[in-house]
Amino acid sequence: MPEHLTERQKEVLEFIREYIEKEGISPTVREIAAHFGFASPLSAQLHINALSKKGYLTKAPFKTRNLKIIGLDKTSGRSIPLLGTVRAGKPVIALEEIDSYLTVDKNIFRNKDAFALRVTGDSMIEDGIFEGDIVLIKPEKDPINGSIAVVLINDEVTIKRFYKEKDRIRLVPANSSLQPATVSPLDAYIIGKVIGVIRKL
Amino acid sequence: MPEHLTERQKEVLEFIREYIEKEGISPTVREIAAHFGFASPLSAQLHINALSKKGYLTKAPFKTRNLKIIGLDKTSGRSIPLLGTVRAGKPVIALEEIDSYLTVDKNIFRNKDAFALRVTGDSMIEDGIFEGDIVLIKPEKDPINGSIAVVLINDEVTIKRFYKEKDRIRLVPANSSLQPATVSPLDAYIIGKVIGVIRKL
DNA sequence: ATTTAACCTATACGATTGTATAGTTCATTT
DNA sequence: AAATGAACTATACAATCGTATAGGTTAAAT
Repeated sequence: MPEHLTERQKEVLEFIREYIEKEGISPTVREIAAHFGFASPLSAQLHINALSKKGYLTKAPFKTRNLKIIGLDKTSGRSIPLLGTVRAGKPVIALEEIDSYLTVDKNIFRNKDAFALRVTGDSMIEDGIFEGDIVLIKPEKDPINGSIAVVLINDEVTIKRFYKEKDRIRLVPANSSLQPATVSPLDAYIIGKVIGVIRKL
Repeated sequence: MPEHLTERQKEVLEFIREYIEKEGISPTVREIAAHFGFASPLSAQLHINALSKKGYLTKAPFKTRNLKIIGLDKTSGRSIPLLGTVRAGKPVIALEEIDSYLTVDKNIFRNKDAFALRVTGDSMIEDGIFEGDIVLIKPEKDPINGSIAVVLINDEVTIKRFYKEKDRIRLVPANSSLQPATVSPLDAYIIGKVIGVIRKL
């Protein structure tokens, strides 16, 4: 099925792949030429054309740094912000709060507006959410009863099971050594609902 | 710490982020200008300069399509195989076993040879590993004592805490309703060590 | 009232980059 | 012996693109 490549073409393809892996951007014909010691950019160009014709990469005419290697799947990842702090406010995420970004599989975590938080405390250990875990959160003002919610109380982030009662909100930890709390909706700023957990061991 | 951004700058930064996310390559000043309806590329350039000065992205002079958002590493995704079944054998992964691929953040899960498995059973619930979770596994024949290992016994995959004794292997579940087992090394094919957990809620 | 800052336009220069033309070398094929 | 194809050189052209110069508008600040 895969068309045959010459040794040189394999080398060039491999260089392009590594360059993209490392730099996050595709090399120019001259950069490729420089790497292989070619005196003419055309030398690199011809290899690119061959690789393109054989279906190993795509390019668009006259678009610079636009080589894309087939099969090198960049589309299944989604980059979501990992927040350092959380504050109440209209815009769900303030850019200043973003610590870094985290790549997740977007086939699993479909929500586009999701963001991530690092867990502190052990309030949810019985639900398998430990300190140091990263939780993925879907912004939501009105989570359904029983879901795990992220709530801001007195500028402090807590993760609890969420139950809406008549005029109160009941927050139940998944830790038998801790007590449920009942707060006024006025004191609780509901950030969202936990849709995923990522743990590194 | 993080410098303040104007509304417009946030919009531009967000557009650049989404463009990179979608195209896998950074936009040009003119593409940014076109998106916002700017008549002059300089309008976009000025925003870029401001964002760069405030530390939200980097760029190199005269290098085209070279905007890089700080913290957003397009190369941070890694595609690892998600196995449907596991069999003992020389090549750690047989292609037939691969159900699909899973993208993970390679800054968090650094192991290149890692693969993933869906958890069945509740042997590790007290370690926060539940049925339906996806565990990331680093292939390893000789995991250190106390680590969570994936072991094949009688063609069945089990996840347990691993302890090597004199001539036996002790497999301890993290579930007080289950009993530890001790097996002969001949009956146990050690697949690897659990290095991560991903759960979708 | 003047200044300042953020934001934008119009136009153009020059660097980068993809591409083309014309030719060379060398191993393999027919 | 002639032909072919892969690989490369030298040079140049043209599209793309980052950047610069010179100004305009508006709202907030001093």
